[in-house]
Amino acid sequence: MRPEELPEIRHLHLFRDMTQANFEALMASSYAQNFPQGLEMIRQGDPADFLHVVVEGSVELFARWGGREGTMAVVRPVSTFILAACIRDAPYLMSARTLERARIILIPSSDLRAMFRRDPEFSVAVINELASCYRSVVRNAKTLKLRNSRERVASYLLRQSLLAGGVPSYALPVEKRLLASYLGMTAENLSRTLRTLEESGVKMDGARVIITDRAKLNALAQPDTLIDGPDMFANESGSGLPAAGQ
Amino acid sequence: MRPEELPEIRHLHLFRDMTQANFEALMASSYAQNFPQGLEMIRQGDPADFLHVVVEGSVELFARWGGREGTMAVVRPVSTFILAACIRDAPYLMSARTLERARIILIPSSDLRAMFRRDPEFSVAVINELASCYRSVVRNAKTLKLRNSRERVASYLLRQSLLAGGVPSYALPVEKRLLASYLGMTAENLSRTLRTLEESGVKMDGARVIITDRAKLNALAQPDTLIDGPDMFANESGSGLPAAGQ
DNA sequence: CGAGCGGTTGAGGCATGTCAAGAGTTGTGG
DNA sequence: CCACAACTCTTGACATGCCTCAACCGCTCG
Repeated sequence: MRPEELPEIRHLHLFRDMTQANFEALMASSYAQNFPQGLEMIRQGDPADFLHVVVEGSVELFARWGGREGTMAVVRPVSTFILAACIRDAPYLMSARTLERARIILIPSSDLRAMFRRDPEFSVAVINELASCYRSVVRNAKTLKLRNSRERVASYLLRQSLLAGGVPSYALPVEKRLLASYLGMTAENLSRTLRTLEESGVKMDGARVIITDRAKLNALAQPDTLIDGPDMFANESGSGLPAAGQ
Repeated sequence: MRPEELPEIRHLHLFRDMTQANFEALMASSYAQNFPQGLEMIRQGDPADFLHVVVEGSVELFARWGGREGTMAVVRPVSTFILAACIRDAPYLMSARTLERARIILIPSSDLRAMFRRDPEFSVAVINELASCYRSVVRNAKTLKLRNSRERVASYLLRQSLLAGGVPSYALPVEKRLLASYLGMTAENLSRTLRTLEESGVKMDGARVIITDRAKLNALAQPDTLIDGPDMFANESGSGLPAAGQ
């Protein structure tokens, strides 16, 4: 592991409050690994042997069933994923693959589980992290159940603009095909939907989003802190596809 | 609070491992309340002042957006709900209403938060509970994204049969209209889908489910432990609509 | 340059929602 | 005890959302 990576990890909410000695112990048994683009480094169903921390690149979490698959989240530096599976010592519910070349820290989940029995501050941090992840997935389920695809696209586009500070124009952080999968629709349907959204205050230019009438877009998306997140502005990732603890 | 209720609560995973003194302290500041049928006792967006424990009756967790609403879960005795909101000291993401006359224990969330800083065993229990709830919602999101409504109905019916011990016939634990909402479809669509499922090995007689060809139903539902849950057989609720910690 | 890939567009079809009506059931009040 | 209201469930007709298949464009990269 590189020396400059440790402070970054230490800085995560999850590890911020534990004692230095415990942090070092945890890191001592961990190691870093580089993955090429497009590599599936976690397969759903595998035992959760390691907590993963992305320090470089980006990772897609996705799920498969039968022949179909769907994107559940995109994880960007610096954040962890599949925490819940590690804690439960249970199989991963999602698969993970690199979207680009990525560098990942692997923390043995047995050490992790031992640690929150030893460091009370750490267990409080884990509690907060998990509660936060839980709420994030609930929001996700809400948007899937309560909004149709057009509304999901509109609120996604609006949210991204707000995350960037309310800018009228920005570039999509992910490919459209991935975005479609994340929003639970086909690439074709997303493409068409984006076209028709020109009447509703937002226009595309390639991967560039241009909000032409925020009021109209707002009226369609009906943003709601109980779905789109109040911590919208606190999201460090910038992918717009929330990180997840699994 | 009734004397016979305390052991039931104490028996929950969440409270099982804490010290007796701490448990008593927590219960001392809590109180029980009876609600009539159909009462909305939690509105999404309200501050999460109390962890709720259902000791009698049943409670529907649902979400609203715009004019629409959807059932997220049904909670049955004895289990808790909206744990995550209490921990984060954040607004409820879901509303709750009684499906029938219910008795609920209310535990002040500030006491709860103070407690897991004082009782390490309790914080480990909270961690496990949250991780478990998280995985349950992820499974839910997976089924929504990866299966169509017909497949969701089929796997629900099959899962219920397995929960009841693999019986060929059982009664639906909830009204069809509620089930439809939980499965993310309209009541009309569920009704029609149930009709067409007769070709696929399951038949309805009112609220009674009769599995006529388990192999056929299996082929359609393609049950998967990473969606339908490995702890299927450990679920104490029996509603089939998983309890949730929010 | 040609293959591969992401993105777009069109045509067509199936899945699902909407609206409306009616049967059966339950609960309530006269 | 009956009559009525309210509700669930079902069914039909219809509209539409969304997917599938196929073709094509433009870009990137070997």
